[in-house]
Amino acid sequence: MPQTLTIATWNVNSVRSRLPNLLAWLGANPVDILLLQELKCIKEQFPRMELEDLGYNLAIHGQKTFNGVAICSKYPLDDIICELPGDESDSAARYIEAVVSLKGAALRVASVYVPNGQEVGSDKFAYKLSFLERLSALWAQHLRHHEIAVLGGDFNVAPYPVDVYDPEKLDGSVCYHPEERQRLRALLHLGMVDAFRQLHPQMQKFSWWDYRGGSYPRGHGMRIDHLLLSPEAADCLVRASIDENPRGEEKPSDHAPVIATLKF
DNA sequence: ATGGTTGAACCTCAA
Repeated sequence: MPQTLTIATWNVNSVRSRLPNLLAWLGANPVDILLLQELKCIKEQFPRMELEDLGYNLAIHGQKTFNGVAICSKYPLDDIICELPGDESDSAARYIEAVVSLKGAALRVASVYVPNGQEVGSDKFAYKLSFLERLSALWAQHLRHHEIAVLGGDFNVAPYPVDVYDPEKLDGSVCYHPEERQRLRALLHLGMVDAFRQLHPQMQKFSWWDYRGGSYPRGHGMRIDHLLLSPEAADCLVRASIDENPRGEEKPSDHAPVIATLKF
């Protein structure tokens, strides 16, 4: 079993379009496990060789044009699951889960891309709420096994007022509506720990800024990407951060990577 | 600010 393990989540907004940014970031941040969202390509189009050359094992759930999630791990991946139970009609590639085999131990990890919801009150917003409920139902089951487990990804929900640039103006809008925040809190009430907030109770840091309206230079962001830890994983948490540097570089994703380090 | 930008694929949608 390794002494420490670093895990990151990043919505890259097209893995093929973002490959130079991704490889540059991994060069400077050689994390053990990377959870990706919004691949926007099928499995066959994923830049497999480039990531394998960096020592990553891959579990990919791709989809043409939209969605797509992956787990990249320097340790072997087993028991890969691509479906989020609870809605047989939902074929969007928004969830992947695997067991990472550490030497003498195991870690369950999942990469999730929660639907954006588009507009409060729309069908897509209802789908978002039900997706969050399905996520809670599955992880309520997982937590019964008392494993070291990490659920990371783009949740498209900012949990607290400090997590948005203007909580009064944004209250009730998509990604910061009370109904969504309640469903994200339901995951926390199961016992899952928000890694960043656990170690930085007051700090305002964002993980997403809209491409439109100069949001990044204006500081108009939200913290909607999260690493949620099982209690057993939270007991090992020693470091958590959001690296907003990639958001300021050429042809960026609209999201920044979120990182946590576990020490065993 | 009922705008604005980006990616993929198509002449528009999802975010």
